[in-house]
Amino acid sequence: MQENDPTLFFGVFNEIGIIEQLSRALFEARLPKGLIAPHFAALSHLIRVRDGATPMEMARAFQVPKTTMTHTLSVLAKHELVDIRPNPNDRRSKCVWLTDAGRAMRDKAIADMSPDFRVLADGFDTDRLVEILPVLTDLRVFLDNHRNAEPPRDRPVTDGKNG
Amino acid sequence: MQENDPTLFFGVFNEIGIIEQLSRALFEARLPKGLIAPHFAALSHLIRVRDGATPMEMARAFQVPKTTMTHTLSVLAKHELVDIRPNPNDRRSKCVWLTDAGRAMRDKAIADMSPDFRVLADGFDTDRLVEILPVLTDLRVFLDNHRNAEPPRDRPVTDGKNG
DNA sequence: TCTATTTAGTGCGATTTCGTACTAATGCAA
DNA sequence: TTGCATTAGTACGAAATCGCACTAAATAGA
Repeated sequence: MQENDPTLFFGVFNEIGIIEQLSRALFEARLPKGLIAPHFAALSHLIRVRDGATPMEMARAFQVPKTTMTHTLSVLAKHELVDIRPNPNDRRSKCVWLTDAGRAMRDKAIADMSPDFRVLADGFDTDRLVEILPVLTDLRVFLDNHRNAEPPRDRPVTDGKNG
Repeated sequence: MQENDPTLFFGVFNEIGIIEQLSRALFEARLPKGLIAPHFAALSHLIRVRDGATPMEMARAFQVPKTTMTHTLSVLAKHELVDIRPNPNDRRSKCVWLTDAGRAMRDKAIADMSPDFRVLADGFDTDRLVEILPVLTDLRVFLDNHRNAEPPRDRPVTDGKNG
């Protein structure tokens, strides 16, 4: 078909946008006061991907401008949830390490979310999520690869990793 | 299974979060300077759902706090893309009407996006998007319905419509 | 009716996001 | 080695998001 009807694309991206807002609100309702989703995501990245990551690695992973990651990490450091130290391999750079408090905070947040996950697992056919996950991953990779067609401003070029 | 492994949920919501960021960046690259995705979404809602909608209807549709919608609409009004008038049926309320400029802006933005949609349609199996759309819709509705378990702050309770 | 509760919208301040511009360090190539 | 382009991070300001508190209008209930 030569048709270029944007309805499908608008529909998919619209649903994704609303799900993102709703799921973020759910996450944040379970986080301690003052901690929001990006903070949790950063802590989680250090555990799941690599403790001691550089700020740029994390900015790439989350597809946010590096200034945004600087701000997020400074908040975490202020709360002593991470420790930002010089990168011994590159004196321009830093390394971000979890503190014990940061690790405990992340573990507790996940524990506090389990009731929500239980509700979701009980009320929504989990197999359907299993089915769409590879499509979402491929779509994310596709968008990520084709993003570079437009010259990025401050947003870092990514390697496609995620946290 | 009694297992409550959050990996699947984290995976799905993580991909959705990144796709939201990437698609938003793509959208905004095609919008006129100073206009961002929420502005376009508001204009689009007026066309696709109901011109003359109230700000609260729109806040509900997009799942954002009403103060956020007030701000968004004030920007659109400042650029004379919408006209905000009193609601004849409710003197607390307002009605938001598209101007000719607003309609033209939205049409042009969609036209400017068609190359991106073409790239997506050519490089990604559209059938896979067709397959996941109903799952995304059901997931959005599920999250929307179960959101009310926690007492919302300023975020309006929704009727599930989207724009 | 009359009173209490709910609802729509705004004012305001705190925080987040992000673009631009800058410094410092690295890497590459002549 | 030297010089230039690239990269990591930060400073700064503009805009967006959002929670809280408030006013005014509508609605529900006694």
